[in-house]
Amino acid sequence: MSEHKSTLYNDQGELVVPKAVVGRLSLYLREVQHLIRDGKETTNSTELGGLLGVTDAQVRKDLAYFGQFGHPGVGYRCQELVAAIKHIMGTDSIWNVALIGIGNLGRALLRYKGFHEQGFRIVAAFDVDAQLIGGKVEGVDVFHVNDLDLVVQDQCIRLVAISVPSHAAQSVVDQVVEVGVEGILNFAPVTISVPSQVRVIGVDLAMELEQLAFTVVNRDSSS
Amino acid sequence: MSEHKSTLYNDQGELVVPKAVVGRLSLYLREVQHLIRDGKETTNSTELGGLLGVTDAQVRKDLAYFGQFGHPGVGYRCQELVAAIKHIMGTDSIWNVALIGIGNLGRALLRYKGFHEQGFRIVAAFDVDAQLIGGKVEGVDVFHVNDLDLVVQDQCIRLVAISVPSHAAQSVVDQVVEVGVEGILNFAPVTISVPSQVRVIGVDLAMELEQLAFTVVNRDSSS
DNA sequence: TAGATTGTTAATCGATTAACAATC
DNA sequence: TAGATTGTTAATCGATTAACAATC
Repeated sequence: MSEHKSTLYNDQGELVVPKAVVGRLSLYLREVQHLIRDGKETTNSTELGGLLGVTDAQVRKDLAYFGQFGHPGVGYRCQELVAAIKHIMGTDSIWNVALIGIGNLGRALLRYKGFHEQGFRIVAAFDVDAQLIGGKVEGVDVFHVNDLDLVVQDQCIRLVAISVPSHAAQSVVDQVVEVGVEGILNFAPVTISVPSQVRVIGVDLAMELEQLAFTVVNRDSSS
Repeated sequence: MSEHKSTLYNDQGELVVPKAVVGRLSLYLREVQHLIRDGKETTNSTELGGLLGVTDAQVRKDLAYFGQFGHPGVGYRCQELVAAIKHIMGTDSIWNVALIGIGNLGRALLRYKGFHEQGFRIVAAFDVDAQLIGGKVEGVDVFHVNDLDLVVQDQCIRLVAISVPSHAAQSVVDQVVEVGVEGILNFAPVTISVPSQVRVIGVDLAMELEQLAFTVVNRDSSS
């Protein structure tokens, strides 16, 4: 697998895969998993592209950044391709995830089945509410945020999802960074700052609706 | 305001604003709203860019697609800029939104305060569970999906959020399209197909974690 | 083999950045 | 006025597409 990595990095050791490619990789994975459920053995760039609204050339190019997974004249074997993409994404083994902030959204995330299906397991939850700490929510142990250190080490937690009120987000982020967490999925609708070695993806639900409103208001005048 | 639109469209009446610009516009809006809460009267492209990790040139260029909102030598007046971006996004007036699928995630969305703050109001909820229909959840009336037609017309609903199980998503989407809904925020982790005049934004929570895993696994070797 | 489809190159297209005259 | 900052142009950079030899 290390021979693939060489194609991902330039001389300075920087990732040379366009950011958008990684987003599409997840879409390919999801789509091929559905094809498998539908009983398909193989697929190809034209089919996949058609399903997702991208060109066949783009599908091939995206995948080719990471290695040679296709079979000329045949296409891509679904099982093989799923395994390859999971390996690329790092989801060929399970990730332990912590949830911080057991409010409205946090509870929904704890119950959400989709995480486990893609290789993520929420193994601990954190809050500052004394009523919750020491108990379980949705079968998951609840700890005080101040105990992050212990639990993160103990459970090998590298990723956290943060669903605390906006005003608390940055200080929680600081604590999380402090204990060595490597990636943060931030549901608080604020920009957070982290040291450069920590990765952040923000999900702002209201912003998604806003983007939708824009596309609806600004549709092509032709349509 | 119609004089602005002319700059957004080319000869064929197609939108000529790069897609990525619209995403950043929402970020600018959120950031400037925070600056206002912090008591700031004006900002500028360097400050905004610094907060969001983009160049000052990009901030100016992004905004300039839609008109002239800045004041040379001064910067951007926060209140003015917020009003301008809201107008561009179409969120200077309130949107009525319907939620379809009152499960785990749906309930969280009904309770979510962030929507209202950005001008979205969930005015109706839909499900197929007879136990729920006719009642209220989180203060919102629950209807059967088959009554979409009436409610959508009655409440002037142009956008819907869909949080039904994956296997039900496409058929719900078909119903929603049938009654003339213009935009769909899809939380089901499947690709859905709609006629070209309908807009879709998909939010797949597991996919977000997957993207995060990738960025963590493939950090620059230099860092 | 003939047909299908990949991986990859070169050409095209689009988005970002740097620089600066115009403006307050 | 001098200083600051915009809006916009031209240059750079990066991503997508088309085409096709290589492969099964």
